[in-house]
Amino acid sequence: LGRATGQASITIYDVAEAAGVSIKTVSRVLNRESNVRAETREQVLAAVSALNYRPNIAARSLAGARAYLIGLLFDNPSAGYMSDIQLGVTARCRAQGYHVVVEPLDCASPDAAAQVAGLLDALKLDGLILTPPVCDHSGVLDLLDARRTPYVRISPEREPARAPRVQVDDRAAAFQLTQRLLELGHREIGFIRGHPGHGASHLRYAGYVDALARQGLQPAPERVEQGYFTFRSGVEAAERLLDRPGLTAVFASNDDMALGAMTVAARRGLEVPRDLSVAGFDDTPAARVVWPQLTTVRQPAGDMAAVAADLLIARDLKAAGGGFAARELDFALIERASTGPVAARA
Amino acid sequence: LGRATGQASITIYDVAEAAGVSIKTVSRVLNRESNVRAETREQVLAAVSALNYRPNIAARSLAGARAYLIGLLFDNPSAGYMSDIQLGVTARCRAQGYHVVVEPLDCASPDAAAQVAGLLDALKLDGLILTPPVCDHSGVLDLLDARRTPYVRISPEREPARAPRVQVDDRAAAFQLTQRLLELGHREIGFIRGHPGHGASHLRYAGYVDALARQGLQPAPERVEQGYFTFRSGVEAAERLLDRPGLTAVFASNDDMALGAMTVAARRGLEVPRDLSVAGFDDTPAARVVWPQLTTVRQPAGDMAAVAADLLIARDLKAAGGGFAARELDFALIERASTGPVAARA
DNA sequence: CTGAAAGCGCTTACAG
DNA sequence: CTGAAAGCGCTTACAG
Repeated sequence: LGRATGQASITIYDVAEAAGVSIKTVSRVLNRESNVRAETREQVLAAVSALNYRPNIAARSLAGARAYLIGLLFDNPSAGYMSDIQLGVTARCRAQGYHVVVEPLDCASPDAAAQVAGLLDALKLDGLILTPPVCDHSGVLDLLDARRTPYVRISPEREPARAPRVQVDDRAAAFQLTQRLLELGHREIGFIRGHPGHGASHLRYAGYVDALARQGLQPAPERVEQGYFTFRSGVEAAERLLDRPGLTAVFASNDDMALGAMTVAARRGLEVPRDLSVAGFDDTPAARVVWPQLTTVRQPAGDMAAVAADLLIARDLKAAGGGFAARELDFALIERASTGPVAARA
Repeated sequence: LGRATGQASITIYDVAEAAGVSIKTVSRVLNRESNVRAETREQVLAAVSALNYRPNIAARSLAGARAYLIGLLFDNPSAGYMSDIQLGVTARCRAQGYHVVVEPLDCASPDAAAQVAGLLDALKLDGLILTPPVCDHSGVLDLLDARRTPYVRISPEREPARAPRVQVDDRAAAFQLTQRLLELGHREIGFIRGHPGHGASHLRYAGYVDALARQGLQPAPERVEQGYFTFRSGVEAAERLLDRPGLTAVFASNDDMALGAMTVAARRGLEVPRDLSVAGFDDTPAARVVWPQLTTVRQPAGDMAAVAADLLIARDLKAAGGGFAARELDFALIERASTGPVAARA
């Protein structure tokens, strides 16, 4: 019951009375409007902190243009990824007096967009943050555009220029990781693709191809298998890759699939990285849990989420030169024990 | 901007006009109050669905006793566990027209309670759900009690009778898992304790002791090591356990530590489960990611969270016989490949 | 630079 | 069984 029970909660009227001004002046100070005498401002601020006043969000939402509430939409989260995202969003929101409403969504459901509509009808939000794969759900995007609801997409794959976004250069990251494997002497590098039409699957594959090309190599069809970002699909793709001789490394488009590949290697009596190097993408917590620990790419998920929140709060959704705001953050290659030189093979 | 922009949002006045009644009557129908003629109710409901009306939560929160908002407090979540919890809470809330505000908390921070106070001041909530270890943070509990804010604790360890709670019988679960190891012929079963004074550490240890006692055994000091629920602490505890000869099984108080134990076994050339059986607790996603897959105990985290939401929404916080509401859900023993008969050893 | 009035969209308490 | 009035705690226009 929050402020309803217990001590009567203090309102803007209490602050106004304590400061000897009208509620409008208190409101001005709180919202950092101009045209308040410095002295008046001080009095109000003193009263605010003396009374430990905190504006009621519901009242603000009802009366004004801001709701102090940000929605976070996600589906089928890699738990570790979503945890990072949430921490990033909430930390930034807290600093700005905002709060976060989470809404899991089933992208496969025919009424995913209707669910979002229900959310928007019930709750005024200052904006939404969409994580993969929700950020590529055209029904949801259409709805948000139609309602002119501000939103920021994190790591969108399709139509990136359609709306504000925060991302990492997936292609460059996959390029660098592949290049590192090449430096280690690997030439027969298997690749497990991510879910087609979701996530950064195509970009990561393109980065792999780029790196091979730079070495004068072409991706051999028998070295590339389709996966779906799940552990199981990684197992299955790795089985197919390892059925063919000569493979010395596997680069999976995410960690879960890389862990699947490590499992297959173990089953077949292959020691990682002596007999097979394995690399992933995402740096999920599980990457450090397996043995040997997984070489991977870290996306700054929390930072990306914080930047998305910033854009929404600042209403900074347009780019300077036209189009939508776009922010690109740095990734990091995390080289652990699951990769090694090909020369070390028996 | 939600309803602020785009088409002017429809309000209770629109519905009242369409149904030919007053807004008070619409409100009655929406809130399932009594004293509405069946025919009138039908008219209102027809207007509601024709207009696709959804009551504004901010207005309801401001005017009434309910906020249609539930807060979820957590700290240092095992990502997989928190993901299950969130899915459980949000699914139930959505069905009831509620929404979920998430607030990560740093329990170690001196102003954890102040952060919660800030949340309560800004946002009217119908109640809070506290997950471990927040559910055992006395400063936060004191604050909530002082403000008479409804809350439900999930798997509390300390002072369980202090407030409403939802839990699993940790002691019985640890008992059953230990008993299963005994059935497999193990007699030298190492135990890695959980973080002292947090989680269900003591209950799980008690279950282990119970099962040994029933077999006429006592826990040997050299078979019990302290851990802290982290992967690393599991590694360290397992190193100490395996330095002593004769061990045939390790039961870790959670999965992360069990994975640490498996890592140590791998390093030492011990094959699981042939040379060493390993069991965990929680059934985190990582339990299925390792090879061999981990035997563990599944807590129905999502169900527990859903039940907690139910209690809050129904305001069903008192037990029939006095005291607070308490719900105990069933756990499940998940026997996978990381445990096996001791007889199979070389 | 400051304030009085109106209103956001509901529910509450009170009449009838 | 139904409704008119007041009010929740703010912000928005508008005056001065």
